[in-house]
Amino acid sequence: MTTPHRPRNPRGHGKRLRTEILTAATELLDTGGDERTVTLRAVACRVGIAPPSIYPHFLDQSAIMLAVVRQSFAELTHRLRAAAAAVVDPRQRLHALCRAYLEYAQKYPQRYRVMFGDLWHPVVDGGVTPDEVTTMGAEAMRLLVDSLAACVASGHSASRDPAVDAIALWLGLHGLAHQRAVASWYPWPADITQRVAIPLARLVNAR
Amino acid sequence: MTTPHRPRNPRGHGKRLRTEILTAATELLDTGGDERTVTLRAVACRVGIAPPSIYPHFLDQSAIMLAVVRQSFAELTHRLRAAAAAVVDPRQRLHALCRAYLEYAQKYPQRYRVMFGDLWHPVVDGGVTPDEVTTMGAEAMRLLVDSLAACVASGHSASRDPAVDAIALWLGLHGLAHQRAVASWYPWPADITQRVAIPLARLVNAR
DNA sequence: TCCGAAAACTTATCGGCGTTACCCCTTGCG
DNA sequence: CGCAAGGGGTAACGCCGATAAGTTTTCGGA
Repeated sequence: MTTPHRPRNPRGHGKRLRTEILTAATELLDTGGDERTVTLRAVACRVGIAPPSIYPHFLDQSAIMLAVVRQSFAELTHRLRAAAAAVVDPRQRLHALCRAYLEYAQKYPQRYRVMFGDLWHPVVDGGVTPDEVTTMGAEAMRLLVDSLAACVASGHSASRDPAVDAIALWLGLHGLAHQRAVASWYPWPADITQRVAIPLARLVNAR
Repeated sequence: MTTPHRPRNPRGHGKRLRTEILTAATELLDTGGDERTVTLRAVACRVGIAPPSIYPHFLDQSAIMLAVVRQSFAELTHRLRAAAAAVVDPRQRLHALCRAYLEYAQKYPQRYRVMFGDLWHPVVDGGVTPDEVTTMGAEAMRLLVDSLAACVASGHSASRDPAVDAIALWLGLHGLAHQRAVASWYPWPADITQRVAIPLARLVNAR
């Protein structure tokens, strides 16, 4: 480009550009309604560099998306942890977890879609291994299992196998979150969250 | 191309090529693990025509995918109808519906992902309108609502609002179907289907 | 029988994309 | 002041979707 160049980073801070690329990609993903808008050239343009200057920091374009996914998982986990820590009552804590999960998906629908979209599939290439994906969501799942187990212990849940029922509960939350991210225009019932979460968590004395 | 050309279609049967394009795109989607492999050129090559020869039949590449989605919805609905018609007992019928739904998603994971992936989003362009998407899944949802209502009538379900609970049930099925399509390697519990469907359908006397 | 218009399809081309190979300029240490 | 190495740019390749402009085949009507 003939446009004025951005100031070059000093010697030891080359990795500063990496985070700039990452945030630029995240912003592009959030604003553009499609992950196809997160093009390598668009990211480079937004950062203010030439397209090939990305390669010293990311192996290829999918590596950028993978980094976005990793970062998004970290933030989601952080939010879930914060939501769980703010409440002591087991039942309220489980509700808070579900609410935080769905709020994240609703606030960043594109990110959520990509988090649970592909990338999982390139099983063989230099992509991401199943183990790594499992690790990313492991702590979030643990929060859910623990919270459900606490509900069982306090008599709020009739679950006989919290570890498995937590997966079922998460699948319900995921179905709702994903579908709301994809079709936010659909007239979702107002109480759809409770309709999904309460039965799956096997909560008793629903209110 | 210099390769021998396929025989040209006779005068009135130009639309025969349309279905060939459609099946080629579907096959590419099923075999290639990524909808990005369903490239306009790859479809044309598989059919045996030049890339621009697709345009008389489809407005653009997304129109092909949309046609694949439409066809897939039709087939899914057909299977659900057949599954429901094969059973009379309300509870068994609901189970058959859920099973057929999940089997379809497991048999054609790529198609399922695309069906409930994007395309929904291009709200404004010549893409697909929310109304049309809703219409595609309308009959399938009706089957589910009717089946759940029948379970309520026969005392098998404790649902108080089958129309809403059917949505919740579908969300759970979708979460499971989608996640299994994306991460088939995950060690899903053997009885995960029941763990999701039975509570959401509010079935009593579970077995 | 033949002819010309329309249908069916091709070739050529454009701009954008991911990716690679290679070049330049600055930085900061000795 | 010299000069390696890091930080980033330029040029180019092949593939993609899409358009424009031909080229071949078909077939009803004279």
